[in-house]
Amino acid sequence: MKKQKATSNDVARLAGVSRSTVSRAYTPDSNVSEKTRQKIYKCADEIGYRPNALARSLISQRSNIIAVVIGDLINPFHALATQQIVERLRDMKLVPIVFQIGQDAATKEYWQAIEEYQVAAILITALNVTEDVQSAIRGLDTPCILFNRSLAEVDLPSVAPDLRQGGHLAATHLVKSGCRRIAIVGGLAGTATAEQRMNGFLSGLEQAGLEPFKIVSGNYRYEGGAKAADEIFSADTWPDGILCANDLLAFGLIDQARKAYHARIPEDVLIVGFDGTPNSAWGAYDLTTIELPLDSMLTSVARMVDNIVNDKPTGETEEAFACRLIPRSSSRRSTNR
Amino acid sequence: MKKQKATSNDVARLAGVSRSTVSRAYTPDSNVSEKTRQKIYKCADEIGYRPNALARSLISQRSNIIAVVIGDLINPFHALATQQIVERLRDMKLVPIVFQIGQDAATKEYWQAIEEYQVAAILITALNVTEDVQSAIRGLDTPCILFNRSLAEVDLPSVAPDLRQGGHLAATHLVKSGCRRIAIVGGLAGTATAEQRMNGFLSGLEQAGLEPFKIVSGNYRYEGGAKAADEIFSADTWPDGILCANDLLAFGLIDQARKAYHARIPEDVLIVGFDGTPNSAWGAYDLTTIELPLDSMLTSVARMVDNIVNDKPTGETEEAFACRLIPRSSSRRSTNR
DNA sequence: CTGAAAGCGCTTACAG
DNA sequence: CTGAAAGCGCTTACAG
Repeated sequence: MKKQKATSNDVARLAGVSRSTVSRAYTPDSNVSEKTRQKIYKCADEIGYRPNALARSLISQRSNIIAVVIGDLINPFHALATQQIVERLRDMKLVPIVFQIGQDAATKEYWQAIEEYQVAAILITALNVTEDVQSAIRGLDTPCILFNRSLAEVDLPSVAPDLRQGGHLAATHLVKSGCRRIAIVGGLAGTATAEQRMNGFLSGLEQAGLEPFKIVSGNYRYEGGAKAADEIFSADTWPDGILCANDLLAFGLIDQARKAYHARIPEDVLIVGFDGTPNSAWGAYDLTTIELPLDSMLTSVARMVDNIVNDKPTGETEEAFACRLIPRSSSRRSTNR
Repeated sequence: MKKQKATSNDVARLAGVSRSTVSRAYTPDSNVSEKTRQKIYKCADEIGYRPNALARSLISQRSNIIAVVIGDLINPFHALATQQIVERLRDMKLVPIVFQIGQDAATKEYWQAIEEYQVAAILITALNVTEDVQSAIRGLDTPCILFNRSLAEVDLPSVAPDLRQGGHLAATHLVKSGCRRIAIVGGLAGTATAEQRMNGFLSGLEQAGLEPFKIVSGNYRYEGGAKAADEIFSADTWPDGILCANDLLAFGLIDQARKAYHARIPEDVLIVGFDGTPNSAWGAYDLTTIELPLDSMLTSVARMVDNIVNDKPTGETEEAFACRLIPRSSSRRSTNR
């Protein structure tokens, strides 16, 4: 049923050349006459030959497989980033093999299983890179790169947004818009990204001489935002501005605030999200948000991966790119206020 | 810098056994005494040995790599499905290597490049499997499975929702809710899934003796829904119900209808989406939707893949699972109507 | 239960 | 520009 796959031997025989020459025909910049190369391609096509990437990796001791460790794709920013990473890798003739992060990511076995595939590098885009995960990563043979998160503590190459700056930007924006009672909905407890966003928020408020009106813990998910709304709007006094650690939280918060408390946005309260997801532009929210510099980060990580794959010096091991505020109506001070 | 990876030879030497025995220690159900197996594991751990999956595949002529061809992860259903597929594969000790579908998917080269990785199967979850893509797939050495789409024309194994039934369900629901002027926002032109959804809508209306009030073309994206709203609500007469080919279209339509035309949902018009995305439950929309049977589909595709990987007979080559209506407030007939 | 030998499909010095 | 030879790290009959 399943036909036997053609090998380079078959092509060689058919083309009347050696296996070596067939191999060269498929290796860029190698010494083959254009004439034989074309002849080989033609023969190959005839019998449906394609080089075996596995055998090639094995003998040449270099792999064009990159492991991508992803987190929750429900988060639209992660979904978008993952898709773009796949595309960028493809542009570099690299191929992603993807793993979902989970409980077992704290074990050495999890990462060794990845290494079995001889990946050239491991790209981690998952959110929850906790302490124990980090120590599991340490001591791997394979170079790791952190995407969209920086672990200042670990000396892992990483490309990350300047979340502190982004948080500061968000807070300052609300202050400038006239808010004085600013509440904060935090991100997933225990993660570095949540901490950095929070630090940014706080520093922005502090600079304006403001204390946070209230701090509520979130978890980066829609439901967490809805819950946060309950905590915030069930109180006697409402804040006049709310900083959310990501867009998803803001969506949940807005929906619940409107539905259960008839809060008007922005008339009653201004809201700022974080991530710059495509969804933030949706009419129901029209959410002011802090846009993460996805393109810059992708370009940077592409360069890092390229360096690793081509044995070039790695260069700087950490970069942080500035975030940008996208002003929308969720934080537009209403004229009739 | 990069330390030389340990091989089975190194372990064999250290443990005082042959390479064959080391190999057996890592092969389930093979003949090794438990004692030597443990000794081997211990030695392996000492020098950080892990079997090379590539070499293993090469010699054993079987691969546990599965190619997953994805489409647009902006679509939350696709994002969710992709994530779940990755998890299911992992449960089966299989590993996904992912490719983005693109223009070049209509070329044989695109698919042959995938085959270079000796994948055991190709799982296609992308949306736009057009005619020319199909003919490029034909004649591949590797078994392909269509996920979430069925191409009745091609004899490719597929697991799909019964979209026609789902569409019928949606239409009938609106009819029962009292709608008589029902508009339809269609999916991406030229795709089988859009056609099936449309057929379902139409058959539901026809059964009630209704003609569609208006048919507008969409593209499965948020922006398409917003545009459709303009076409529909700028007219003198509004429909009293709208069937959207997917949730994303419904979101865009709802937002634009509310914002630009002050349409009230469900007071002025009932709306039904399609896909059962997590977002449909969001408070801003609370969208009645046709839920795709994701779990059943995943279980089915997992079995198909398992059959292929383990050379078991494939069984039926096409399954269609029933969709379910999730009633929500976007289609709740208002009492004060 | 274990080992020696052959071989998966390829690349890459080496020699011409 | 081309070929013969060695070898990447492993598995699997075969023989014991």
